[in-house]
Amino acid sequence: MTDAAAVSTFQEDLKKRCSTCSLRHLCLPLGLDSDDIKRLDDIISQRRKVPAGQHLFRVGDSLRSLAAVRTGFFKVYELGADGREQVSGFQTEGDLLGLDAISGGAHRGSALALVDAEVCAIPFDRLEGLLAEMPGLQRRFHAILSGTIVANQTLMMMLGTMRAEHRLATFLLDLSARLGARGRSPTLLHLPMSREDIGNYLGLKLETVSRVLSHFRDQGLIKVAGRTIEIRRIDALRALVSGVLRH
Amino acid sequence: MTDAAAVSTFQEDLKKRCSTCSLRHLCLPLGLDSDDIKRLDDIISQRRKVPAGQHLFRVGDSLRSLAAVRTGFFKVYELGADGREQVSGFQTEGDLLGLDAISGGAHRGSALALVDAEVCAIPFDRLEGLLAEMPGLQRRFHAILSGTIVANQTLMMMLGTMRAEHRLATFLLDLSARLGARGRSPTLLHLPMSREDIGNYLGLKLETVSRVLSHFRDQGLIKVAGRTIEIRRIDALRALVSGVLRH
DNA sequence: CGAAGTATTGATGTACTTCAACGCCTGTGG
DNA sequence: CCACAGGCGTTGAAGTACATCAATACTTCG
Repeated sequence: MTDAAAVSTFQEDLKKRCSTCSLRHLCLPLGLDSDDIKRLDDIISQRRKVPAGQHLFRVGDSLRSLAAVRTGFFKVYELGADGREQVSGFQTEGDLLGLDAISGGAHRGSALALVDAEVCAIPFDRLEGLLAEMPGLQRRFHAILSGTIVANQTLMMMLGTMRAEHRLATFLLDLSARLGARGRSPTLLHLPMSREDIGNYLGLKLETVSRVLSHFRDQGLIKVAGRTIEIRRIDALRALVSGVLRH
Repeated sequence: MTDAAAVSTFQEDLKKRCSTCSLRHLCLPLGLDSDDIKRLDDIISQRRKVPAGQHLFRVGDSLRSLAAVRTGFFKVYELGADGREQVSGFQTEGDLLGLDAISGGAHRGSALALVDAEVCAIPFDRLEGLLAEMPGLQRRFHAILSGTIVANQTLMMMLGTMRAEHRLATFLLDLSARLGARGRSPTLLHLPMSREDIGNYLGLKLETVSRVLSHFRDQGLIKVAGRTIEIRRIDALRALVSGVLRH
C-alpha cells in the first residue's frame, strides 16, 4: 500500500467517523496526514448524551470543551440584566456549541436540549494545540468562527429591518437549508421549540408568530400541524424574503 | 542584561509601537519572546490612510489583510437582497476590521471612513502563520473572534427586545465605554455618523433617533449640539438600560 | 378524565413609522 | 455680501404593525 493510498484510507475512515459524529464541516476536507487524523480522532471521540430538558452548559460555566451536535436540538439563551430570557440561536446536527465562551473562558449563555440529544465534546485546550500544528484545521476553525459572526450579522439585519412575515419566512428558509444540508428533508420541518421560543429568537411575541404562520397557511405557502410544518411553496417564501412581493 | 530583562525591554518597546498603532488589544499581554516581537512587528507595521468618504474595502473584495483602526471612524454596512443598506457596526481606534471575511475569503460588507482615518494592515496569510507558532497570540486572536460574536449577540438582544429609548441609551453607553477605554473622554462624544446611520444600526428611523435624543435632553440626561453629545447623567442612562426605570 | 401547558384567534392599545413642514447649517454663485 | 440651494436635523399629525389583553381550543400526561 502506498503512502498516498494509506492516507486516502485513513481519510475515508475519518470521513465515516466524522459523518457519524456530525463533524463533517470541521474535519473535511483538510488534507490531513495519518498522524493528524489519529490525533484529531482522539480528541473528538468523547461523546455525551443530554436528555430533553437538561442543560449541556449554563451561564458562567467555564469552557472546557466545545461541543459538536451529533443528534438532537439545542436552544442557547442568555439572561438580560433584568432577568428576561433572550434566545440567541438554535443548534442542531453539525452545529458547534460554546464558541461564545472562547473570549472570557466562561459560557455567556445556557444550552438547553429541546429533545434528547448527543454531542461530541472537543476539549478546547487540546484543540488549540492541534490548530497550531495543522494549518488546514486552523483555517477551517477560523472560518467557522468568522462564519458565526456572519450568521449573527444576518440575524441582526433581520431583527433591525424586517417585518414579522419576512422574519418568519427567513427563519423557515434558514432551518430548511440547514436541515437539507445535513441530509434531512428541507420541506418537512419538525420544530422542537415553542412558538414563544421562536418569537423570542426573532424579536416577536408568540401570538404574532402564530398569526403569521396561520397567514402563510391561508396563502398555501405552508401546512401547519402543531410543531410540524411542511413547506409547500418554498419559492414563494424566497420571493417574500427577497422583497419581490414587498408591501 | 538578563534574558528576562531583555524580553521585558522588548515588550516595552512593543507596547509603545502597539500603542501608537492602536493594537494594544492584539499585542498585549502575550508573553512573547524577542524573536516573536520582531516578526509580529514586521507584519503589523504597514499603514494606510483612508480619507473621509472613501472605502477601506467593499463587498466582495477578497480578504488580503485585516485592518486595525489607528485613528478615525468607520461605518461597516451590508446591502440586503433588495438593495437596502444595513449598518452592522461602527469601528474606531483599536477595533479590527475584516473579521467577517475570514469565512469565505471575501468581504461581506463595505467599510466607509466617516472621517479621515488611518489603519494598520495585517496581511492575513502571514498572521495565520504566526498564530500557529505563537500560542499566546493564537489564543488572543480566538478571543477577539469570539468576542465579536458576543458583541453581535448583545446587539441582537438589543434589536430583538429593547425599546427605542433603551437602544439609544445602550448605544451611547457602549460608545462612551469604548472611547473611555482608549483614553478619550467618556462623556463628550463626537458622533461622526448621521442620525440615519444611527437609526439604521439600531433598527430605528432617523426621526425616532432624533425624538429620543430630544427626550433625553429634556430630562437633562444629555446635552445635544448636532453631532456632539455630552453625557450629563451617565448613571441615569445606565439605570434606564438595566431596567430599573422600566415602563 | 382532569389539569396544565401550548396554540389559535379576536379586540383593543401603543410604540414606532410615515408623511410633512420647517429650521439650521454649509457652501456656491451672482 | 446676500441669495439660494441642498443636506441634515427637529418637530408635529396621522397611520400601521405589532403588542397586550383576553377568551377559547388543542395537546400531552399524570
